[in-house]
Amino acid sequence: MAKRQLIMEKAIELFAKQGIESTSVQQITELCGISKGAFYLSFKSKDELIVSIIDDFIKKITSDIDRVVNSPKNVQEKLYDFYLSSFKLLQDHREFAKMFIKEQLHTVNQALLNRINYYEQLTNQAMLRLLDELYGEKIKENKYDLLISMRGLTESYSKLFFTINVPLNLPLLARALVEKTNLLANHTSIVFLNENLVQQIKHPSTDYITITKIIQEIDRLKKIVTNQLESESLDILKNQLQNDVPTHAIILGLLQNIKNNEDCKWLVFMVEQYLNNK
Amino acid sequence: MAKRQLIMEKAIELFAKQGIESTSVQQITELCGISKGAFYLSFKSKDELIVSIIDDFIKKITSDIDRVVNSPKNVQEKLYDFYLSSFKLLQDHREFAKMFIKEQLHTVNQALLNRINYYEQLTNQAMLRLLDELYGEKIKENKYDLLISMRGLTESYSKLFFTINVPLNLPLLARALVEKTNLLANHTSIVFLNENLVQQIKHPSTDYITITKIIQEIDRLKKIVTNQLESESLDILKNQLQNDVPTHAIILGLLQNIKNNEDCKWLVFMVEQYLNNK
DNA sequence: TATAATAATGACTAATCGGTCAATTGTCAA
DNA sequence: TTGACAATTGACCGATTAGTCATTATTATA
Repeated sequence: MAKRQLIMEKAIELFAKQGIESTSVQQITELCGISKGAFYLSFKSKDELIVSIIDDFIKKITSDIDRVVNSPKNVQEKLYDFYLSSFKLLQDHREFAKMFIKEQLHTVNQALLNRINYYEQLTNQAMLRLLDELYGEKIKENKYDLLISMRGLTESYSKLFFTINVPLNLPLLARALVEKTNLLANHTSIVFLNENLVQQIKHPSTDYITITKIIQEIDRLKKIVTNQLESESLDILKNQLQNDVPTHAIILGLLQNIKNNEDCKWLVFMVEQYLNNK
Repeated sequence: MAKRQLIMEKAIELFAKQGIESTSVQQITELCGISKGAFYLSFKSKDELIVSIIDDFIKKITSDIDRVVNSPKNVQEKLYDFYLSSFKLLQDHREFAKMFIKEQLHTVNQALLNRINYYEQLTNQAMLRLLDELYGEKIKENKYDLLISMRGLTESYSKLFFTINVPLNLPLLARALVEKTNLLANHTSIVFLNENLVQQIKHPSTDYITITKIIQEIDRLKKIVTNQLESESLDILKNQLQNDVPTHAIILGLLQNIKNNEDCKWLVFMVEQYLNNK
C-alpha cells in the first residue's frame, strides 16, 4: 500500500511539471525506482492513477469546505475560515494544485469529469449556505453573482502561489477577501445572474451519494485506520447504516469519533449529505 | 495562404474539443480534406501551428485592450469598454478561448510561454494605466489588488460562456463588473499585494519589441494588405523606422492610416510601445 | 500540344506510448 | 538447505505519433 502512495506522490510531481499526457508511465516508474510491471500491480491503468489522485484530493477539498461551513463559529469567522482553509489547502498541496490548474482534464475519463462537476456543485451549495447565513435576504437577488465573484477572486489570488516565490501572509489574504466579499455583498445593485442562467449551478444530482458507496468507503477506511476507537466506530457505523431503522443520534455520535482523522473526512461528509437528503 | 488559415481554423476546432496533445496532425488534415504532406507545406511542425494560433490571438487581445485604454473617451466609459471588448472577444472566438482555457500550455514550447507571459505583462500595464486614470492617487496602495481582482472577476464570469448555453447580455455583464470594480476601488482598506510581492507583475522585459521585429511584421503585412493607402503607409513607415532620425509626427500619422485595419492592430501596438520605451 | 514548374499525396519510418507476461528474484516455513 | 509461493522485472506487443519523401496530379508557359 505504501507503494501506491509513493507512485501517486511522484506522479503528481511529474504531472505538475510536464502535464498529465506528457508524462509516461515509464517516467513515473523510473522516478519511483521501480519497474513498469510493479506499477501495474498497484494500478490497473494510468487512467486509474489519474482518477485516484484527483478523486482523493477533491474529497479533501469538499469535506474541508463543508466542515468550515458547518462549524459552530460565528458567520463572519466562518467566511474568514473558508478563505483561509482554501488557501492553506492550496499551499499544502502546491504540486497537486499546479497539476490541477495546468490540465483542464477534458482529455481524461468522462466519469471523472462528471464527478468533478458534482463535487463542484456540492461546494457551490456549501458556499451558498454560508452566504445565506451571512447576508440572508439582503443578497437574495445577487447571491449567484457573489458566488461567482468569490470563486474568481479566490482563483485569481491562487495563481499568485505559483508565480510569486515568497511565502504569503495567508491570514492577511483571507481578511482582504473577507472585506471584498462584504463589500460586494452589501453594495452591489446590478444583478447579472438571474435564476434562469443559474439552473446548472443550482441543481446538482443529489442522488449521487448512495448507501453502497458509503459502505465501500467504510471498508476502505477499515484497512488503513489504526486507532482503536475509530476502527470500532466504523464497524458500528456500518451496522447502523445497514440497519432498517438507523438511529440518527448514534450515527452522528459515531461521526464525532472519527471526524478528526484526516482520512475519514470524506466519509463524514458523505454520511452527513446522505442523512440530509433522506 | 488560404490553406494556412483553413488549417488553423480547423485545428482550433479540434483543439477545443479534444485538447492539443490529443489531436493528431492526421485528424486535422482529415477535417481539412487535405493530405498530411500538404499540412507540412504550410507549417514546419505541429508546434509551429500551435505557436501561430496562440500568437495570433494574443496579439489580437493585447492590441484590443491597448486600443480601449488609449481611446479618447472618458474613463468610466473606457472601463466599461474594457470589460465589454474582453467579453466580446471571448464570445467571437469561443472555440479558441475554450482551447486556451483547456490547456494551460505548459507542455509546449518554452519560448511560447515566455511570450505569453510577456503579453500578459503588457495587458497588466495597460490595465494599470487605466486604473491610474480612473482613480488616481486614491488607489495607489491597492492598485495591484484591484488588478488581480479584475482579472479574477473577468475569468470567473468568462467560464460561464462555456457552461451556460444561452446568449449572454454582455452590456449588462460589463456594467455589473464596472460597478464591482468601482466598489472595490473606492472602499477597499486592506492591502494584500505590496510592492515587494509585485515585482514580477510590474517589470516586464521591455526590450522585447525590437526594430527588427517591427520590420518583420511590416513585411508580413505588406503581403496581405490590399488597401492602397495602407500599403503605401506601410512602405513609408518602414523607411521612417529605419531612418537614423525618425520623425515621430510622421510615424504617428502613418499609424492613424492603418489603425482601423484588423490585421495592422498588432503593428500599431508594437510601434507605440517601441516609441514609448525609447 | 508539349514541357517545365509547382502543388499535393499517402505509404513509410523511427520513436514512443500504455499495457502484458514469461522469467527471475526474494521470502520464509519446514 | 530446500522448495513453494509471492513479488518484481523488463523485453516485448500492437497501436499511434510527428514528420519525410518518392511519386503523382495540376497548373502555367511557350
